[in-house]
This record gives sequence, structure tokens and C-alpha cells, in this order.
Amino acid sequence: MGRNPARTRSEVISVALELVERDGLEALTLRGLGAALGVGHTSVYTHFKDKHELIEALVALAAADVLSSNVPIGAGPRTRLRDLASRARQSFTQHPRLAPALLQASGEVDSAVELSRAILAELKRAGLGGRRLIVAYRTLETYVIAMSIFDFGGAPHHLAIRVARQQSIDPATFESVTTEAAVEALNEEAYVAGFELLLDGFDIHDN
Amino acid sequence: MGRNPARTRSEVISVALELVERDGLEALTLRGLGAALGVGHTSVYTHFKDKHELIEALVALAAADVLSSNVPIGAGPRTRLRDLASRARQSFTQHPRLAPALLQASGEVDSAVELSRAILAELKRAGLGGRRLIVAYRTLETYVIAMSIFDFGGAPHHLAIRVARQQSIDPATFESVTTEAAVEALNEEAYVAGFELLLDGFDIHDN
DNA sequence: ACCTGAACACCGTTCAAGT
DNA sequence: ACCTGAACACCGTTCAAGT
Repeated sequence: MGRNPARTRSEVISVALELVERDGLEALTLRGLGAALGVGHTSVYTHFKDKHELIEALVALAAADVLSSNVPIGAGPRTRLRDLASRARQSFTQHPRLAPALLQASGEVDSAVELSRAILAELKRAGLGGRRLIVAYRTLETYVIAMSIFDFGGAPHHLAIRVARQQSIDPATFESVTTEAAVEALNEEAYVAGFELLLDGFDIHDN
Repeated sequence: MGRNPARTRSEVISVALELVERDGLEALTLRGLGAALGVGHTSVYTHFKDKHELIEALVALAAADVLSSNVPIGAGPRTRLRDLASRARQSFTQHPRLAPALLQASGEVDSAVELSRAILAELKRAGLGGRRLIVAYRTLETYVIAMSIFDFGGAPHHLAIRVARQQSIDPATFESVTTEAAVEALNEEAYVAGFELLLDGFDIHDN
């Protein structure tokens, strides 16, 4: 009958993303999405051949603008890498409910590829080459993506609480480790500490 | 009617794990599992109140024996940590198809908690304390789990191929980076390199 | 205690049909 | 091009029933 007004592809994506953010990825349903759009559930097939293709679009959006420009031109390789990495971390963690999908899809996500190319370029600029270049590249890239996805998968918080409980940890330290805000801050601090140590170890400087 | 022979809980788990290893986690179906067991699909509810509970059991098994003893007694903290970490990495990567479930569940997995406690103990033995202890612990633990889960999520292989294709990389290097075996070796090399750099950076020695 | 089959409320996907 | 509703083959889960 075609009585309802038409939805654009990006309308569908953004409503789907809202649903995922509210109820989680596993709760995303074509039927529920149709209802949220005020449309029959089979209308989604106008824009996406598959539920899988829809999720791919969500992942692509979540991982987008890793390299949204304004990276300080003229900066040294170390500064550039740090900036690049934290931008990637940000975009990978903006939508934590998508983490499981990201885990499977990141090989196909354009912005992940962009990140890879940028990392490689900066490492070359820092003077690395040969096998050492390849290893450093792989370590840094995996570090950024894996640490970021994992931090916001929800696991670390429960883990911290359980560990703190079983260790005989003084109350102040316990508090500083198990509060949700504290865990987030600690995740960030641990990420930064590790990243800087890797940059040190691979001899990457701004020179 | 109860005509079929009874299945034990661990029989159910091991057959389910076989199915997951062959067809992936998303293909695990109570009905399919029942068929594989030669049993009505509702029989699974005898041992598990939920599909979720079944998957939790699979994850627990996959992450088990992280600390299956025979860690060289008398060894220094650095050696112990290296050993602990590689054992954890091994057990986390033995069942790559479970990676998505692991990502969500690792906070509840006993062996992950064991790993945490062991890491903390060794770091203390290495002389770390206060905030520095906490940060080092968090960085190392997340590094081991996240890098291991991510390496075997399947993403890196496709990523390597796409990047190598877009860079102007000489054929020999291309081959050394995109062969499946090469990717696996590179993942391992990158993991080890990063881990040693972190140990260096946190001043962890065998003393 | 363990298995069974029917039933229920849900899925994703296809398709002929409408505008 | 986009929406629709019915239909199909699947899900997980519940439950009364068997042994």
C-alpha cells in the first residue's frame, strides 16, 4: 500500500543506533526497528539487503572520523601517533554496545584501514623499517583497537570489583579501584601509560 | 517418554563446544545441540536453566586452567609474569569462536580473576606499590586479555591484507604479512614485543 | 532425575501486491 | 522507489506428560 512516508537510509541507521545504545546489540530487531521508525518491519530491506548489512553500517558509523583531519600538521611522529591513537580510541569507544560487532568487523571497517595506513606512515617517518617496522605497527595498532574495545566491553569493572574483594586491599584503595568513574579513569591511565611505554620501547620520538 | 539414554552435563558442554568450533557461536542452537546429542532439544534444560547459562559454561571451560600449576617455583617476578601471561593467552585463544562471548563474560570468569590475583601478587613481589602498582596491573592484565581475544577474533588478517594492498609494499614483504601463517606468527611476535616493553617500562625484573 | 512433544511468542527473510 | 501484509522456516522457552 505504501502509505507511510519514506525513510532515508541514514534515518534508519540513526534510529537503529539509538535502539542499540539503549537496549544493546542483541536487542536490535528488524521488527522493533520498524516499529521505532513507524513503518512495517520489511521496509528495512529497501536500504539493506540483510540485517548483517545494517549492522555493518552501524559499525562503520561508530568507527568513522578516526582521521577527521585537524591532526596538527608539522608535528613529530610521536605526537601524531599519540593523537591518532587517542582519536581512534575515542571513536571505537563511543558506542560500547557495538563492541561485539566491532570485534568481528574491524577488518572490514574503512576507518580501521585508515588508521593502519596512518600508523605505518608515521612509523616510517620516525625512521623505522624492515621487520621492526612491521612488528611495531602491528603491536601499536592492535594495542589501540583491542585495549579500547575491551575497556568498554563492560568486563573490567566487574573484574576489578571481584579482584579487590578477594585481595586484602585497604578501603581507600578499594574505593579508588571499584567506583565506576574510578575504573574509567584507571582504564584511561593504564591505556596511556602502556601506549607511552610502547612508543619509548620502539624508539619513536618527535625529533 | 524418557526413552533416550541420559547425557551428563559435561557431555552436553563438550558437544556444544564442538559445534561452536565447527560452525561458530552464532550457529549454536538448542535444537541443533539436541540433534547432535541424539536427544530432544528441550532436554538441555535439565542441566542449564538458560542458553545463556550454557554459553557461560563454555566460556568457563575455554578460559580454564590459566593457572594449571607447574609455574616454575622460585622463579623471579618477570619470569613468572611472562609465563602466567602466555598461559592465559593460550587458554583465551584456544577457542577463537568464543571470543565475542568472552568479551562480555570475562568479568565473571573465575580464571580471569585468578589471573588478576596472580598478576597483582607478582607485581608486589617485584617491588611495585601504590598507584603505580594498580596502573601496571591494569595495563598488563588488559593487554594480555584484550590482545589475545582480538588477535583471534579474525579481524587482523583481513586488515593486514587490505593495508598491504593499499600501501605500495614490495611483494616479499606483502607475502610476509598477509599469509595466514605469517599473520599468526606476526601476531605472536607483536604480542611478545609489546609485553616485554611493558615489563621494561614498569621496571619489572627477576632480581 | 531425565526425556518428550506440543504449544507459545518471537525471530529474519521472501514475495506478490500495492502506491 | 518505497511500503505492506501474509507466509515460511526457524528460534528459545514453558509445560504437562511420560519413565
